[in-house]
Amino acid sequence: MGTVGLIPKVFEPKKFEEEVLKFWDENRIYEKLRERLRGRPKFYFLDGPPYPSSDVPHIGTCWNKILKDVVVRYRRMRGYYVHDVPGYDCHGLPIEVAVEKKLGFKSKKDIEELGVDKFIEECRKLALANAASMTKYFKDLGVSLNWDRPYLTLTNEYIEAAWWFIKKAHERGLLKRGLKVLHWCPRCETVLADYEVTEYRELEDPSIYVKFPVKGREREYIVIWTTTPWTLPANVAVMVHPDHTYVRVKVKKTGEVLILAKPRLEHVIKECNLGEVEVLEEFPGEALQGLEYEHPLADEVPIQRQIRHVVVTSREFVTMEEGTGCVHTAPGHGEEDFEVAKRYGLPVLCPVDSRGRFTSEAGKYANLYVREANSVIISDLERKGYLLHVGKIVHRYPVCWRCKTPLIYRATEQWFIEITKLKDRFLEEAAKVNWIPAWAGSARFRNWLMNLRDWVISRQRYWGIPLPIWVCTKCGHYVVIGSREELLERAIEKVELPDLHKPWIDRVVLRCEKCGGEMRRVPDVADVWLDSGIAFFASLGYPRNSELFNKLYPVDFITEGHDQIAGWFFSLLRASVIAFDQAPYRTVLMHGFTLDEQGREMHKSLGNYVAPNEVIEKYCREALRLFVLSNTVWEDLRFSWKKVEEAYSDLNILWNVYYFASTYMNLDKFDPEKYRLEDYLHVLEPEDRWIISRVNSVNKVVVNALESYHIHEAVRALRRFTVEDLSHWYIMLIRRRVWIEEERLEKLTAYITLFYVLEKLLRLLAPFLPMITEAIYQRMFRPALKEAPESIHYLEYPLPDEKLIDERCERLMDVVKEIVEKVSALRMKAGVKRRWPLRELVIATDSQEVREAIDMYRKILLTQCNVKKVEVVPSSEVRKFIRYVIEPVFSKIGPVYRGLTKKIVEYLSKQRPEDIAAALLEKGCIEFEIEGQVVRLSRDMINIREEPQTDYLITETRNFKVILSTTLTKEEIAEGLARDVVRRIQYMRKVLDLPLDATIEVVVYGPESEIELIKQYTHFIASETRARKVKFVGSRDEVTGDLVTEWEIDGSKYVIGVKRIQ
RNA sequence: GCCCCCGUAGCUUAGCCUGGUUAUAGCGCCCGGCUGAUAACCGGGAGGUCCCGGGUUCAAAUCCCGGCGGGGGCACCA
Repeated sequence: MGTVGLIPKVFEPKKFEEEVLKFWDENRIYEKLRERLRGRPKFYFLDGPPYPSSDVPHIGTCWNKILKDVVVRYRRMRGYYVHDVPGYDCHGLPIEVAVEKKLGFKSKKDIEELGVDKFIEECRKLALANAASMTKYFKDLGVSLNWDRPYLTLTNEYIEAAWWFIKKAHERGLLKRGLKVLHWCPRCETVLADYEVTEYRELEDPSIYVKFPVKGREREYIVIWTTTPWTLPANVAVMVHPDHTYVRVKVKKTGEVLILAKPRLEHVIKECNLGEVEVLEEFPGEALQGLEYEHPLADEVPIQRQIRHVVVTSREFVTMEEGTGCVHTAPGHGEEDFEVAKRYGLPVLCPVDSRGRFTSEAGKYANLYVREANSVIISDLERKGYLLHVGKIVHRYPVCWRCKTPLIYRATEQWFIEITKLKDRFLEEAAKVNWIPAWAGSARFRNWLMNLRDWVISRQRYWGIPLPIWVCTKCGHYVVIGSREELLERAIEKVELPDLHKPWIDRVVLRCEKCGGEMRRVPDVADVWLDSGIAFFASLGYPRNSELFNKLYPVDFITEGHDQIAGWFFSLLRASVIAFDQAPYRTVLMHGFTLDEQGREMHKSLGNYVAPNEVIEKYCREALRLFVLSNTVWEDLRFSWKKVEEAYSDLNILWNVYYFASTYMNLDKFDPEKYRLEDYLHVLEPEDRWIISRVNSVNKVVVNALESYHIHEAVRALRRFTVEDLSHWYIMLIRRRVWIEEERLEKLTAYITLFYVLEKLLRLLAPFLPMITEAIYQRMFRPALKEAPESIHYLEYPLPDEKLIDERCERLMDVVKEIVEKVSALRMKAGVKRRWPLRELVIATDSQEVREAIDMYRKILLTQCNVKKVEVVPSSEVRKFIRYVIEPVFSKIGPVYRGLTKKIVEYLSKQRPEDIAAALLEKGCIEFEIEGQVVRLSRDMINIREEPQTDYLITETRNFKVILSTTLTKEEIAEGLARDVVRRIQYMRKVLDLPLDATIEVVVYGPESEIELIKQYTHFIASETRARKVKFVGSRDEVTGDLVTEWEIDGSKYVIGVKRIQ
């Protein structure tokens, strides 16, 4: 036979949490749960792998993992076999940069000197160490994922999955090689895809106007504007707008003729200080097409001498917003320029190497770093007379997201996948996904997909998945390898290949099937977004093992921050459509960002960073969980110490609720298995039926919220229920019932009800607060239940019992609460404290519902309002408790009756106000005679006020009026005093720290007349305080006991002694 | 420039989809009360241009349009 266990009085969450974490670990609770659920319906959760570039997770990542934890815990309790492998995104530039920093490296050359193999090992070591450290943090927060075997993007198996994927893209004809003009980081010496260009800095650059001499004309020039003088050596053309008007103008000062757009003329005159000009000719830009000019740096830059420079036209790329309307075009250094070059068959020059230095092609400027060459080029232009003007401009300029080096555009050969061809499929598949919130999919994601670009997958780096492409050194033919076996089969020399990373992989040489030449791997690694994008199959070991994948695909649920719209959400879809022609996930929950108290992003560099440890240290793990989970999921989370504290305080209340129940149930050896709720339903008190209904209603709300992933709604409903319904109201109502000493039905039903509610609530809370609920479960519930499993997390998630939901009963309780509130307010106004009973409470109402509420909960009203009687009357009867007060309005009467006014007021004061009021209200005026003169007072001359009758107070709400009798006779005073004495004795028991069931002897001294009143309540005092004897004495010296305390009650001195009886 | 989210009391926030009585609650402040689970709680008070302006409607915090402010995303930056 079990009884309810006792839980500790003091709330020490950190201690309990640590205890529970240890318990889970030692008893393999998580692992056994997986076993219990094997064979159940699948739920494929996929973890968005964080980047292990630090050993401590950001607090936002903690929120992310806690959200995931709630979902997987809920699903398990609902009986799903949850695939719950976490992951880490191990490759890529951030790790490389961190290692470079650690080793003090400045460029790729340093890496080559150290040896790529050593560098790779450093990267691997760092990624694994950080991943292991982050795992510790996540586990410590109670996040229940399969931490023993996270998926890591750096394993051979994972790399092979990527190879298979790239080969798949190749087979679908989507893999391409070609010259692309893309952002390039001269420090990292690699291409950056457009979605990697996210950081901009305010930089100062030259802003120059340059004169390009028109071929065959004397002193006639096309004027261009640029902020990147270093791109001039690669200039091949000038773009103009065909439809806008252009002009030839003569500068009076110099006699030179300039060509530029008319709408820009005024601006250029001002900016370049041209002085007076004469417009020689106006014509459409079209007319300039084909006009040839000479490159101003032809002498300095040898490649420029072999090129014919012409004016071309473009509608899209020429604007009249800035510059001169004549756009300097360098196809090797600009995407648009490249576009135009393709259209016109212009040559693409790129005399800049991977480190951002000019090559020998740039002649004079060879070896100069591009940004340093600016000034040299400017002075050359000036010297040669081609510089019209030089100024400065501060503008936003893109920098490398890792190392903050200003980026440049460079034309290079890259590998890319033509995903623009799949745009329609992306849109179709994305529309099938359940997005939460809906606008994340219909607006944000869709919008992103509408602006698709092709996917450049090659990166000129080291720490990444090597592209599985081998190119023939002789004929240029290439093959894409899909697996390690395939590779080794085709290798010329059989090599050992324990690891598929660079540099080892580069040593594998293949034979060209076309020409018999040697094929070498392209030196590139894959864009790191490819890694995480294929996680939905690669983390399952596919394609090497297809069993898991066939069982689980597609992913049922993922959740990440809104930055992942363009990131992981997209890269998963991209990979899945390429490889399987369908969306990889069914439900996507987009959550917010974690910001600081002011709403700024949290960064270590900003100094506003709050480490998860700090929060746990100051409060506890579950307070952090409760805090983050209460935030509207898709809105940004402002970190707030105050809110963490509030969460902590709610946890404290939760603990106290369970402590309260456990104390009394344990004391009475309550065995919940002996009683079935159904058998007692008919004898429950109304408040019992109410709280049972409430817990089931909340259950319904919580399950609905969780099914639609509105996690915060579930959490808020549970917090409200625990604090307001359970702690503040229900427990307060039943306190007296559980304090009863003997075995009585009303105590038993309170226990049965409370146990039912608490057991259900505990399971409802388990996914959100896995540690506290476990701690309570182990101590309080497990000893009570025979079939209790080893952990609360093995129990099923509760579903609402519709039969027990009684909405009417809940609604009516709200009315009762409202009445109690109003009565408290009236008591306050009357200055009568709650302990003093009042004779009568009258509710005047015509509402059937209010009537029913009072009938149903009369007992509660009697005790909570502490009145002897509650009566309901029709609202019209409120009159009985009202009297009218009339006030003459001097400002109205005075001007009419002047000297008579005083007499009129005197007359009025002698009448019954009721009569005056009635007449006024009925007829609109009253007439009477004073000193022979007829006085006629209209409605506006007299104010009518309603006031409660003496000894009554009245207040009203929408549906009813509350009338409270405030009469205090000796009887009421006696009872009030007795209660005051009881309260003091209870307090003294507490101070003495007596056990709940200890009995005592009481001695009371007080003013004679009061004591005489109190004496009739001796029995009451005794039973309320578990006193075997209550003695009243005539002098304070006679008061004895283990504790003797002097009290002041209602202005008089009392001395009370309490003695424990053994 | 385009797109998305947010804007309600000193602070934090519910309600907005689906218009309707006196706009929600917490924190903080002041006054009072209750208490043998409670470092808890209850009542009262002070505190509001529901960002602004139009429109629709009998009725707008809520729906529509246009602004403003904050955050984010995308594009561009010759």
